[in-house]
Amino acid sequence: MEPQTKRFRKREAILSYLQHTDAHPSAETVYAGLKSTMPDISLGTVYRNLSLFKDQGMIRSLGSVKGVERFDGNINPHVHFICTCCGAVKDLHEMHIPQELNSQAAVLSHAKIQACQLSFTGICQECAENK
Amino acid sequence: MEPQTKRFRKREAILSYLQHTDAHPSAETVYAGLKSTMPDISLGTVYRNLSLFKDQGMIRSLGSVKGVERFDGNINPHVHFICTCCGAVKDLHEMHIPQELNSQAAVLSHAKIQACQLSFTGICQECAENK
DNA sequence: CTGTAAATGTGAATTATTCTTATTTACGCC
DNA sequence: GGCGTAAATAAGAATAATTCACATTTACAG
Repeated sequence: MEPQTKRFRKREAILSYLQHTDAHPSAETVYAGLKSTMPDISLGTVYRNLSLFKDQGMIRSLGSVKGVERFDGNINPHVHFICTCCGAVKDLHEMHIPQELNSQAAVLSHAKIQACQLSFTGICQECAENK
Repeated sequence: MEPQTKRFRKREAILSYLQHTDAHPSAETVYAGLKSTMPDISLGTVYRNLSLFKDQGMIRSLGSVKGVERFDGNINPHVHFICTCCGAVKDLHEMHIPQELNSQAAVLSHAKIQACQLSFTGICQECAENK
């Protein structure tokens, strides 16, 4: 059961954490979440590996929300709602981005398109009630 | 011709700068661009007023590109292409976001939607050639 | 002229992120 | 087992974007 090597334990834990949450956490949040079971993990390791996974295309960045970068372990294209008040990010899995947009964008931008992101910003129900 | 007051001169200049460019500049870029005609403008003023305009809905933020926030003086909804290599942002005015998506998002997210953003990321032609 | 409130300049403070360096770890080889 | 090597990590320093605090300037009313 135990992996025979501990070399990538932190690295794997970071990826696994991201893939098992839909909270779209920041580096700091990943760090805090792993700290309870891995007290000796360091924030640098989290940043380093998030950056690595991002370069490898294993995770995606949502860009910054309120100044801090947020990550998504789900690389299937999907739509996001972002609350500008509390910073919560929710998946809108039921919405779909028309597929032809990608090729249309490639033609219009004269560029090699790597990704497409559709997101809505606003005030979530909770924040609206607590105002 | 000359405005009878100088009180809002910097503030107006910042807004005007944004509204007359399609370069989607950062705070630093706005500052550098205005510095030539307004040598005594300060970076703090640029940040302060960009934040003010953003809150008032007179400009929009595209979020961070390569770690720095970018602004758009054109608040009509439109699609962006962002080069992950050089950070250039181009408008894709020919593309349109289906209008019904907004209300669909409101229903699915149980939230009050304020804005919608569709952007494509990739490598622009110039960067592809210079590699 | 004087009081005021808004707008600004300045530089310090904050904060997210990256970098540097020393340490630890796994693992192959002798 | 002991040793060498290279990858992964921890720790904290360094960097860079952004915000903050406060003194100064400005416009304008009285």
